Amino acid sequence: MNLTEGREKFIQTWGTLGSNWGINRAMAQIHALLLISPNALSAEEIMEELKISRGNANMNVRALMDWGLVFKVLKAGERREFFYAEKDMWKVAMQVVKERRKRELEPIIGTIRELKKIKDESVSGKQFETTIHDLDSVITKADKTIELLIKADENWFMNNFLKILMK
Amino acid sequence: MNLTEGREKFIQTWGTLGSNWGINRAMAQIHALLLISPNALSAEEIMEELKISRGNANMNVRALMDWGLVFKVLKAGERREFFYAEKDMWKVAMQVVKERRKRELEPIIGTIRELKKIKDESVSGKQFETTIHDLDSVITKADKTIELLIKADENWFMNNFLKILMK
DNA sequence: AAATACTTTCAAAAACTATTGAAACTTTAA
DNA sequence: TTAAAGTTTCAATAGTTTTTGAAAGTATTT
Repeated sequence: MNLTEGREKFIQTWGTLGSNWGINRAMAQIHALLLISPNALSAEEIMEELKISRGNANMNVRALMDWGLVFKVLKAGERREFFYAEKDMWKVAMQVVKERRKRELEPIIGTIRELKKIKDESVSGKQFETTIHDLDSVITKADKTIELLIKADENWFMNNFLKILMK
Repeated sequence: MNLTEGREKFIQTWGTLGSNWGINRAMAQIHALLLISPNALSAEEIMEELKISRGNANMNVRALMDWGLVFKVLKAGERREFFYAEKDMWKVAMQVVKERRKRELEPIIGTIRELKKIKDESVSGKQFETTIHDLDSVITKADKTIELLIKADENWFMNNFLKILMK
């Protein structure tokens, strides 16, 4: 496999992986392309390389910026905008974890807190209570673990501690 | 909010959450329904409760069984099959983590190993090499962490250790 | 062995999601 | 101020995924 084929394969694989995680193909592919591009690319270049329309490119580049994974770069003497992906993979992973936490964990924690208030003495009510209670405890634990992970990122000791743990 | 509304809301929320994670709505809703049902339900009851067709119910119940989240239950003197969800939320979370690891992490680790072999001295080639190398290191770390988590589940000491860490 | 009760399959339809491309908008340079 | 260069939006279209429902299949009972 040569470089061109490898790049192609990487873009395809990242795109497929994305769709398993509720991220659309174009968005994941643009991300992949920017990850392996040594320099920032213009909208035009992205469109060309991935064979997608201007609107599609624009929309998904903006989504990637919302996720904090891609940044606008302005080049001196150039009118158009260029896009550059965060290349530090640990940061990328952290950013994704943080965003998904905010977008998904937080709302569900809210809903569960509401559902916890329901009291009902029937068998069905008892099972509901148990399920919601257990779910709350698992989700709260997951949330705390993510917090720990985010803190580790900002804290030298924790970081090293986790590195040893994961070796 | 009364029990009926609460059950409804839980099923809806779980369904929505599922679609953000590449799991179809019906599958997630059936799972939610079974989680809060004190006893095993028949295909008929699932169809009725969620207002879905027989085919749809059947297909997704089977998918849930593939994921190891739902089991068939046979009742004495009953011809039809009943379905019961694993209720231990820690086990549910573990099962999902294990399955996604198998279905997604493992294939991507394979692809990355292949892409690592590509050597190319151009700037583009250098960036490709760096990105793939870093990605490999992050994914390998994530994989090891998941392994640790799965082991913790099977090992008293690790389990308690992690519990303390997550407190 | 035929009727009954239930499960599974699968092609077609419906629902949903992503993509296009042209028009509107914004910024810059002459 | 106007033309040129570039960006954004959005309604229409294309593409994908899910759902339906009827038909085929399987097991159980009489």
